Amino acid sequence: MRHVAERAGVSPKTVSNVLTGTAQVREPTRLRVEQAMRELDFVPNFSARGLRNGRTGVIGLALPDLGTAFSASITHAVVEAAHARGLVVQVEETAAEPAREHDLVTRARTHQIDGMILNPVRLEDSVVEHLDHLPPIVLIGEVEQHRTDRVFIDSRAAAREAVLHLVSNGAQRILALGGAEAGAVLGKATVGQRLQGYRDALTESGLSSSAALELEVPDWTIAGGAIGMREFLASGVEFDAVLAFTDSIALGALHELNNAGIRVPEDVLICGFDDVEHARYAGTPLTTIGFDHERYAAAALDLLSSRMGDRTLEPRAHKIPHQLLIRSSTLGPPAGAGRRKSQK
Amino acid sequence: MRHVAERAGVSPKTVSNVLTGTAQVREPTRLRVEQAMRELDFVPNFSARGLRNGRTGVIGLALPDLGTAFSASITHAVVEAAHARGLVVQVEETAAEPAREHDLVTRARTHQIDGMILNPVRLEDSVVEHLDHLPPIVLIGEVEQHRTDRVFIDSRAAAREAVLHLVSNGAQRILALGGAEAGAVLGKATVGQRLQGYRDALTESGLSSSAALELEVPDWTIAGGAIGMREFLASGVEFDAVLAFTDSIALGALHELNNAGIRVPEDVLICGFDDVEHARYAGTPLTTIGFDHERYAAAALDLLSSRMGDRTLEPRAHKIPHQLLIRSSTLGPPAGAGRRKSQK
DNA sequence: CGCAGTCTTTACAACGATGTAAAAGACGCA
DNA sequence: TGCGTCTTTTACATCGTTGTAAAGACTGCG
Repeated sequence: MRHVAERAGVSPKTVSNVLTGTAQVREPTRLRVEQAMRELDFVPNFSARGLRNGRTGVIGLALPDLGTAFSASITHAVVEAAHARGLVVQVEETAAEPAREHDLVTRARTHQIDGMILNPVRLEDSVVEHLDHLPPIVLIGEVEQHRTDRVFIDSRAAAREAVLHLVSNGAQRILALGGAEAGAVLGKATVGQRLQGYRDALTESGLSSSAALELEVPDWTIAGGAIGMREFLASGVEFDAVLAFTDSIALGALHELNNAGIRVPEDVLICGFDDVEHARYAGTPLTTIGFDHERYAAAALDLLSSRMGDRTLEPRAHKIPHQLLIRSSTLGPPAGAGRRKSQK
Repeated sequence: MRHVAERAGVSPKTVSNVLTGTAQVREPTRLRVEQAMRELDFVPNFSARGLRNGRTGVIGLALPDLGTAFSASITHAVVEAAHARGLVVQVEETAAEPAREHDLVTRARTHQIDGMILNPVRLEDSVVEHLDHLPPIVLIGEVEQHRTDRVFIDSRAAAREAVLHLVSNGAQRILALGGAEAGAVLGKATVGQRLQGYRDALTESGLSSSAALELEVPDWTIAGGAIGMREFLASGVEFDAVLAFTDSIALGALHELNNAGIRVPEDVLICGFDDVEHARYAGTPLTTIGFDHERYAAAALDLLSSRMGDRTLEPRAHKIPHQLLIRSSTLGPPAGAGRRKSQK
């Protein structure tokens, strides 16, 4: 910057002023400086700027697994929204090892992140507890807590709607595929919310819930969904519909059902969550809970930016509307599969 | 850091030494310092460190479209590999607007990126020309040039193998779906390579190539593939196989074929590229060109790290082996579709 | 006990930018 | 022209680290 200043015959501070618009700079001076910057192909050093004024222009985006379709969609949306606001995005992955949670907290501070968008799966507590030492955080996803800003869809209501839809199309024994919270209190995380909504709807429909119809999967990927479904089929439990907790899980399940010769939707209905691009184009297009990913990302960034401006704001919660997108995979009534069928 | 130093009764430089291991520090001193760091919950400021020694520990990853399945897989792999090397990843997206290319070059410098992994689609020239002013770059993908390090698969050979496979399973009129390079010289980018390999195989098999069987798609997404396929079907041109240039395109095409009542593989064979998770789990599991994404990412990071260590190295090229993964979608021989069928 | 040689620790300056406060310049009006 | 006022530009210090070089502490040996 010194060089630019010399070339333009001004002080470094004036160059800085031109750059940041902090102070008035007279037209001719400004032109000289801009000319000099162009000639020297000058770009400011953000490390130095960050050091001086504590802002780096970088935000973090932490997701459990960057490889999933949902992550890709969200990453895309966040990066776009961030660019629109002059910010740059650093990505982190949290699910691989539990130790990452703590890493994350540390890294967030060392790497001079101005703020962070976090999709916690098991992360809730450890983060919230360090909140004072962390940059501003916006949680995305259905974490029930009131100490940070958050953006979410009403997963419980959505799961309920989905299940009511399955029931109204003739399903009676619906598998919840994606997580059973063995004995734990429901309600805090995504899994809990969706499971709650699932149970709400069963109760409401006069159907009984059963632990045998709530199944965990190894991870929220297509492969994970397939494995979960395979295990469930091996158990022989009777069922006629599946509520998968993400589209990826649903697609894995769909594949496994096909493999087993069980037809969707003739034998079994299936419904997913998130409306990733793939869901619409699946072999059997997938009924799913959809919401506007761009809007989701934009809301997260708005909350984050405003909090970066003023850390004393009260925590806010922004609910994004969702809707049930009905496609071929739930055109019931289903004939059913599992023990009953084989016993017939 | 000063506070830590005071608390431990040493100079700031000693704290720094403990942190970086630059100089020997005696055991008792080191323990006192570490104790103090713990008590004060100290983390070093990377902006300052970056300012001082020009290294930020951040690398950039620039992909055309972060929303695709392939991007997700690569992002995942790169982030994992980067963490293993103590680096953090900043993501950029280049395809949205052409202007992004230039932005990217600028941002790479302002945001103090130590290095960059770049998957260029149209980006080749503008980047290479600024090479001296940029941080180290590793190109991923099949860009033919010899001024930067690169990691790639032999797309031309792979496309050739795929087409030979299609031919050996009975295909005669194979659609290349993903890009036609209208009049331009082939060979530089991914599209060119794959198209070349496609033509190589046709020639080798004694089949004629035809512009009517080389079709561009709006973008390399599932929706893009679907649109491309729909247009092609509307043209009525006879065909019995599809070589899609990515799995996403293939999945879109597959969907559109199903919609049109054309069966895969009974009527038309289809083969993709990249082996994303989804390909294996598609309605009709997709034959595709697969390669090890982890290895791909690791190779890119190895090249990048070594060049960050020594910018004078000769440009290197690292080829990752690929293999044709044969699944249901190419179990020929196909009956064919298009004009011939409808004219019958 | 003293000294060379080695190992630890320190003081200082610098990386590049910007906030603060003061200096210099421009302008209007008497 | 001269004075006060407002605008533009400048000097200086500082953000948190670390390289350099020099000072200080320790070791072993004669």
